Amino acid sequence: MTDTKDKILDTAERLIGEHGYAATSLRHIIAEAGVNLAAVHYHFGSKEDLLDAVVARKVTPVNEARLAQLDRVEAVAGNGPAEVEKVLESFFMPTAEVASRNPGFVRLMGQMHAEGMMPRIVEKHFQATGLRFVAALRRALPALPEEELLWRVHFMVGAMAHAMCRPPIFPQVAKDAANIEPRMKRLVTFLSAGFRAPATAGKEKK
Amino acid sequence: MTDTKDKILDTAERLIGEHGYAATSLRHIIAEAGVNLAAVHYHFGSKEDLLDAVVARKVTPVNEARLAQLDRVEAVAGNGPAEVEKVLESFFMPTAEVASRNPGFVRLMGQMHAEGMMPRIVEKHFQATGLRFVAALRRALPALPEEELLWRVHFMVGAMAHAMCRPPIFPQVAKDAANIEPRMKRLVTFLSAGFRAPATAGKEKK
DNA sequence: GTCTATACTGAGATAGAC
DNA sequence: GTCTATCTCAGTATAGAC
Repeated sequence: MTDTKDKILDTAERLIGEHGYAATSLRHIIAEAGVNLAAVHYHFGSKEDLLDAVVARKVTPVNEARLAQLDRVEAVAGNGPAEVEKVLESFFMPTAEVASRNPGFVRLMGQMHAEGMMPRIVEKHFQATGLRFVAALRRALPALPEEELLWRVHFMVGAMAHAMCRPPIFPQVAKDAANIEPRMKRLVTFLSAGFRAPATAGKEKK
Repeated sequence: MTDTKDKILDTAERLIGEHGYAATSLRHIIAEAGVNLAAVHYHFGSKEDLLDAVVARKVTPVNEARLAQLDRVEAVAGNGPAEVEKVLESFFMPTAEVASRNPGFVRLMGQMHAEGMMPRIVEKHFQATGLRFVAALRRALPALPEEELLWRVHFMVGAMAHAMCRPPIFPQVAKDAANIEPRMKRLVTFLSAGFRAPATAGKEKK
C-alpha cells in the first residue's frame, strides 16, 4: 500500500493536470486521496510546496534525458561547436518522448505555464539544465552578441512554454494536439532559424 | 469628481499592474478606491469581469494602432504581399509606443500573461486583430503550408507574451527591461527569421 | 514521527434594506 | 445605485491522539 505522501503526490498531480493549480483546492485533493488536510501541510508545508514536489518528480528525469542527449551531440561534434538544430533537439525532443509515454506530463507543464507558476518553479528546476544549453548555443553561434543571444533564449522559453500549453490557438491544428513530437519538430525548425538570424541592427534612432 | 465605476477601474488597473491579479483582492481595491465592496459586483459582476474591463480599456487603442499601421504597410505594398518584417513590426511596435507613454501597460500585460489569465482575455480582445495579421502573414508566406503557419503563429504568441513579461530571465539583460522598443525590434528579427524558415520536413518516421 | 480534529483569517459572492 | 450583513470556501496553524 502506498503511503500518505505518495497518495497526495499522485492525486495532486492528476487533479492539477486536469483542472490547473488554482482550481484544485487542497480539499479536493485530500478528498480523492482519502487523507487528512493537515497531512498535506505536515509532508509538504504548503500548497505551493506541494506543487513544487509534483513538478520536481516529473521534470527531473526529463532534464536528465536532455543533458544526456546534449552530451551525445557534443561528443559527436568533437572540438567544434554543435549545430544549433542539434542543441535545440536535445532540449525539446526528450519532452516529446516523455509525453508519448506519459501524457499527463505535458498537461501538467502546460497548466503550470498557463497559470504563471513558472518563474519560481523554472528557477529551481530548469536553471542548471538551462545554463548548459545556453552555453552550447553560445558556442554554436559565436558571431551573435551576448545580449542578443540571451534575449533570443528568453523568446525561446516563451515559445516553448506556450507550445506545450493546452489547446492550440487555432482549432484548425487542434487535432495535432495529442501528438507532441511533430509540434516539437516544428518548434525546433522555427527557433533554429530565429537563432541563426543576423543580430538586430544597432542603436540607431528610430 | 469621477464616479464609482471609474475609481474602481483606475485603482484596479494600478494595483493589478503592481502586484498581479491573484495577489490583488477586491478588498484591497475598494479600500484604496474608497468604495464599497458590493459596488464592484454591482458594476462589473465579478473580479474576473473587472479584470476584463481593465484590460479592454488598455488594449483597445493598441489594437487600433496595430491595424492602422498594418493598413499603411499593405497600402505601400500595393497588390503584392507585405514583407514579413513589416507585418510583424506593425503588430509589435505599437506596443513599444504605448509602453513609452504609459509604462503601466506593459506591466499589466506582463502580469496578465504571467498569471495565465491570457487565454480567455486574448480570445476576447485579440482575436479580431489577430486574424487580420494571420491573413497578412499568409499572403507574405505563400509557400508555407497552412498548418505550419498556424503553429508558427502559436509560437510567436508565446514568445511575445513572454517577452512582455516581467524581469527577463537573465540578470545580464535586466537593465534593458525598461526599454521596450529595442526588445521588440529584437523580437521582430527573431520571429521574422523563424517565419521565413523552410517548412519542417514531412511525416517521416523518426 | 504521523496523522486527526478543529479553529482562524481572508477571499469572492449575494440578498435585501435603504 | 449603494451599503450592510452574511454565506461559502479557500489556505493555513496548532493541539494533541496514536
